Amino acid sequence: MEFKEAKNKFVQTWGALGSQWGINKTMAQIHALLMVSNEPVSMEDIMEELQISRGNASMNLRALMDWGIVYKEFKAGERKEFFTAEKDLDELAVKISRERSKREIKPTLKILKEVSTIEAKDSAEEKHFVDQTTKLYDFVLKADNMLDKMTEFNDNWLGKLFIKMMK
Amino acid sequence: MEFKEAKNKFVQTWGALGSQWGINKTMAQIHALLMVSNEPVSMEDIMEELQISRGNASMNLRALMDWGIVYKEFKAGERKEFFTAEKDLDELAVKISRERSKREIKPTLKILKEVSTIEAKDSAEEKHFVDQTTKLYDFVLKADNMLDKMTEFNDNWLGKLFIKMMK
DNA sequence: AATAAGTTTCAATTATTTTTGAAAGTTTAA
DNA sequence: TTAAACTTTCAAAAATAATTGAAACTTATT
Repeated sequence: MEFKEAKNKFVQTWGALGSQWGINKTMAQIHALLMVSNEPVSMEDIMEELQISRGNASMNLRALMDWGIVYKEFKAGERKEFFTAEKDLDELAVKISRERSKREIKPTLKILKEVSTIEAKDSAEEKHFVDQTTKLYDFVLKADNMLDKMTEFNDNWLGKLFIKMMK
Repeated sequence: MEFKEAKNKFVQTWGALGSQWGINKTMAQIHALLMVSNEPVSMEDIMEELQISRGNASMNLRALMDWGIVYKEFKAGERKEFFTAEKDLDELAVKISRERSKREIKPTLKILKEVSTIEAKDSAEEKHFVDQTTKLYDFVLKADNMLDKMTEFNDNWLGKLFIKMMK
């Protein structure tokens, strides 16, 4: 396989994976493209490589920057903006974890708390509901805390965790 | 908040969360409904509670069974089928992890292996590509193995992991 | 073996999400 | 202050994904 083909395959694969995880294809593709570029890339180049419109590129770059995993760069003497991706994988994973926790897990916990604390009356049905949602709340809370702890190791957290696990 | 309202809120929330994770809304809602039901539920009842068609219910129940997190049950003397969800959260998490690993992570690893092993020539661009995709391969492989190890504790793996982490 | 009870399938429809492209907005430089 | 270079916004269009519903299929009962 030659370089261009490999790069394309990687970008396509990352895009498809994104879709399966609720991230839009273009956003994942732009991220993939920036990850494997050794130099900052302009919007023009992104549009060209992925064959997408200016609006699409602009919106998805904005979203990636909101996630904190893509940065704007300025080149001396150049008017236009360039973009780079977070390339450190530990850091990338930490940022994605934090964002998803903030955006999805925390609000879900809030709802779980609410629904699990209703007055359960005496029917088996209601008791089971309260019991199950309470368990779910505890589980999700514990998982969320764990993720936090894991990524707090910061540098090479995955490796460090692996060692802890083996002991 | 009263029971019916709480139940509905839970089902809606779970459905919305599903969408954000690439799982279709109805599938997540059916799962939510079954999780908090203390008795097996018939297809009729699911259709009625979620206001969905028979075809939709059938297809999504099939998908949930393929994931191994919903089971068919038969009641003595009843012709129709009933459904229950895996209610043990450790077990549920293990099954979801295993399925996603099999369906998404493993195929991704295969592609990462392919693209990271191209002949890198001498350009900085190509070298960076190989370097970055190799790192990605290693990272994803390690994360996948870790998930496997974690869920191998099986019973109360999250709790056990928590204790290990604290040491 | 005919009928009834129940389930699955899938082409067509509907709903949702993504993408486009051009107008409006912003910034830099002359 | 004007014009050029570039970016953002958003309504409309296109693409994708989910849903319906009725026919086909399966299984149990008489």
